[in-house]
Amino acid sequence: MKDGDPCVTCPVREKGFCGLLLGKPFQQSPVIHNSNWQEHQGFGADARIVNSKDVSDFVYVLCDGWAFRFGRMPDNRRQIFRFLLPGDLFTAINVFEEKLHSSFQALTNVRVSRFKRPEVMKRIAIKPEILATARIACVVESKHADELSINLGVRAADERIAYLLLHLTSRIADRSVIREHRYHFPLRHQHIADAVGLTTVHVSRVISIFRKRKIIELRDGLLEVLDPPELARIGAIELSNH
Amino acid sequence: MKDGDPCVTCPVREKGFCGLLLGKPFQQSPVIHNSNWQEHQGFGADARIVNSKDVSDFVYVLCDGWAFRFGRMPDNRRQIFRFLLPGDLFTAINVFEEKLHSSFQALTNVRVSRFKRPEVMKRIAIKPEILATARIACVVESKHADELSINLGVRAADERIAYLLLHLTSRIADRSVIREHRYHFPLRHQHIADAVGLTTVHVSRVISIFRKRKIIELRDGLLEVLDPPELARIGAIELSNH
DNA sequence: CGGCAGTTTGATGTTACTCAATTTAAGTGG
DNA sequence: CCACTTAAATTGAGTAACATCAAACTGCCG
Repeated sequence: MKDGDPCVTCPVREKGFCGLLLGKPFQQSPVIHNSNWQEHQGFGADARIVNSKDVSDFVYVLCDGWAFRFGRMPDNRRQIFRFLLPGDLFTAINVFEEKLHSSFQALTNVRVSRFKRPEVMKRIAIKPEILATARIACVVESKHADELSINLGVRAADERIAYLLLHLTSRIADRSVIREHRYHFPLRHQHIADAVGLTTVHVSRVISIFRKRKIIELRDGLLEVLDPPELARIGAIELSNH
Repeated sequence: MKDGDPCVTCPVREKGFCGLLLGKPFQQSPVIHNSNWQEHQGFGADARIVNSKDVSDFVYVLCDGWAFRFGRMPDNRRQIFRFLLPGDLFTAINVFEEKLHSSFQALTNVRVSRFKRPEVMKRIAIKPEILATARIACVVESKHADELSINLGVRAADERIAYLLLHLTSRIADRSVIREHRYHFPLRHQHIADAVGLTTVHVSRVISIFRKRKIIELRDGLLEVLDPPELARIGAIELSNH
């Protein structure tokens, strides 16, 4: 990837934060890299993108590839909070706050775009939909944080993993036109384990049970959901009112 | 508590959301209940205050007593996300969103104040510090959500409980002038269990270990931290950079 | 072919859950 | 003031879920 290449992925999603910020979808007007307020960077798989203690006056968006947000304890235990897909803000909070209190790492090769926050603020003043989008992202993230806490706090291993798969496939499906039950799925068992609070060994066992029960097939970075209703029955988080 | 009584607790904290909204601390000018944009309500211990599916055009603040925010699964499992202390917004998101996606319940007898959101928005337009305060509350809550996920996802029972105690005592200490190691602590073991993802039986065992090791004393709604450094050693969440 | 990273499988250990009984404390009515 | 009730906390015994340790297997790459 060279400077000057158009940013293919993010502006395509016109209604996303990035698309609104840039004003036009890619098809109509290719956006040039590294303007005076927008910078693009590429990272290889597993590269650290942002550290939890970094303070930077940029708003980060993932353009291409997968990444994840996580926290790590001094003894090396890691909790993955959220996986990022193309078009995602690193976190919605990042629009308002210069301190990102968590770390970010590339899962696959990624392209990242970052915008200077003062400039973002100027555009928000001109176009309030950008602010509304950021607020919606805040709400979505806070809702997801609650679901994660429920998943980790009260649920068994198979439910946790099923929930993760449901959550991710639904987010992938949201951004693709075709609706299949086969997904590009670059997570290693280690990522799943760190996202649901289990060991890789146990993740492997649960997945092989799912496989035997013909609920999913997961190999070579490809996830196939064979029995969507059953996966939903195990994993869906439906809050009760009582 | 009758209508017309002044709201004692919340305006005392001038720099909190509620204090800023009302403009003056209690000492200078008692605030009257149930104006045309502010309503006060009392609830008994264990009363449900808001249900997860409610939509209401109010911004809620806890004036007096303890409450908590939680989610419940259809099979009755419950996860407590956060305990609310006097002066707390129910959630920061609530300032912008009319849909509260979680439920709220009184822990002790409480007084709750709610403000009509359109009026809150008007005041925000006049006084931007209110908005800044709400944004800070958003950041604090999202940070706490991450810590909760770490606590539930990667930590052992004693660490989880120690963290909860540290977190709560620090928040209680923040809002009191004197700094002791004895705290009013109205949680039942059931609340602790639902907050840290354990059973009451196991909570009881861990606490009795803490008691034997002279780290804490917890009886009759009173928590005494006998060995703060040891409690912090067990429970503190210190994120690493690697 | 050897080496490596990731996954799978088996055997064993530990943590926390379940079930059940007992204790404690706080009412409540006579 | 004392039986009786009730909710909460504690304790013990047995069990299930998940972790740990270690070995074998797979696919990939040089």
